[in-house]
Amino acid sequence: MEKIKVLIVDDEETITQFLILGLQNEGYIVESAADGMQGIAKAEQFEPHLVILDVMMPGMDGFEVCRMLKKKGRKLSIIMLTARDQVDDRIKGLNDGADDYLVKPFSFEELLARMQARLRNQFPELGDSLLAGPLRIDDRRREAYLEAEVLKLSPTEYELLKYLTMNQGIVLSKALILDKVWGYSFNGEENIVEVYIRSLREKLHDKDRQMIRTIRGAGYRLDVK
Amino acid sequence: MEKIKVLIVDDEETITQFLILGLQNEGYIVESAADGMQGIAKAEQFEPHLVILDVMMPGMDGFEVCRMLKKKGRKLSIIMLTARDQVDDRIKGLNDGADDYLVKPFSFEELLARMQARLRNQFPELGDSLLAGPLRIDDRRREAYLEAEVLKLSPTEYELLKYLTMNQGIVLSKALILDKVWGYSFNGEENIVEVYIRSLREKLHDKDRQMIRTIRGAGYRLDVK
DNA sequence: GGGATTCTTCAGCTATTTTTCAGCTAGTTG
DNA sequence: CAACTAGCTGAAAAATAGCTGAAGAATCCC
Repeated sequence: MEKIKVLIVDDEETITQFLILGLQNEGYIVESAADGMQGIAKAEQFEPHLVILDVMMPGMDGFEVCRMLKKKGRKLSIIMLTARDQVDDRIKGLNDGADDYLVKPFSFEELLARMQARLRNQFPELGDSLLAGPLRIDDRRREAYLEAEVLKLSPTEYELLKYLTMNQGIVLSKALILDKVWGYSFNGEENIVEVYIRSLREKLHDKDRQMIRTIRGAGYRLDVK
Repeated sequence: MEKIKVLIVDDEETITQFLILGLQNEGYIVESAADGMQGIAKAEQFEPHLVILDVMMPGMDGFEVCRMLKKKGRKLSIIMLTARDQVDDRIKGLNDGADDYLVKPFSFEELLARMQARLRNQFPELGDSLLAGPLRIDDRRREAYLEAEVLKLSPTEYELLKYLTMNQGIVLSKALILDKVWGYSFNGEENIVEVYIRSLREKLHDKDRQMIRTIRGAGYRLDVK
């Protein structure tokens, strides 16, 4: 699956930072800009699928940025962020081309849900099934296939394989995998990654480790022809 | 069954919110707009099957919106909402292309009934009976069939089966099921979903759980050949 | 009001999954 | 080639998700 690119345009460092971390953790490619001008420039070059746009910014405000982005004509979803006391009709009306808005403070889950709704609308081809050579992951069914075979995976095995698949060709350290798949709150040893990699290899009939490669001292890499 | 898309155009936040929740809960895909202009823009992009349209709105009023929507020529049902003292002849005559109207305040059940009537007219292929392999749900009669057998289901069992059927092939978490079938105000344990799944399995003669599958750590999925 | 049905809770059980661990293997380095 | 280290492995122990039967509560219908 092609990764989804998200651009954040907000002058508040705290929020931006929070969003970057959260969204990257969800597997999005994230870039940010601190004001409208910058945002437009970034968008030009980065070509995001979705823009998260603060209404209240110094210089060009969110509405203006929104109009300009939409004018470019590229397929693009925009979600506006606004403080409770700034919800004016322009937002409610979504007149300037925004697709949705969220009132601060919002929960991260709320944002994710809205984003997914938007993306499903605009880019139905994304998000559904993940491909990597003979491997396919259908996240809606929560099933993984090797060629035609349905893999029987435990929850953690599934998440791990999904993470590897999303990052095929890239070396992932055990520490990183632990973070992404087990979550930051896990405080066991890295050995558990080795244990799970083994069971994945078994289920992928990857005895000679051609598919999930061990990069000694660095981590693991999913290689598919 | 293809899901039915409903667009709500109303400037009253309370009503909109109420309708969104209620209709989503019924399995419709819902979007909303707060005024006429926005409504037309949303309709363009969202392509709803049915529009619920308030007559009294700032700016463009319901009649105008109605005419414009109908002019687009796409197959589309429109239900107008109006206050008791605004019921004028234009509405009664449904001259501008609206298909039905409701006087506020109205009961949610009333609205659902009208919607279903409209949808049956315009999209006979939708709305009537839900099919999933050997399963069929006739929502009008509120009956479920397995092949030729009529299933004797309790109200909750029926709703649960309907929700699973509408989302066949997709993993649904217990939390989500709880939300959609029991409603967000329910605050019991997720165990109740397990209990109901069991009784559905029993009534579907699904002892080996091929039909309603448990996806450990994720939820349940209705699989039919 | 009372009988029938339905809803909800609960605790024990089971099967699966997760985690740990100790010993082992195989690269790497000097 | 010896010493060292990273990663592998099999198995045991711990934890947990989901299943189940039953019982009490709530609701419906006559």
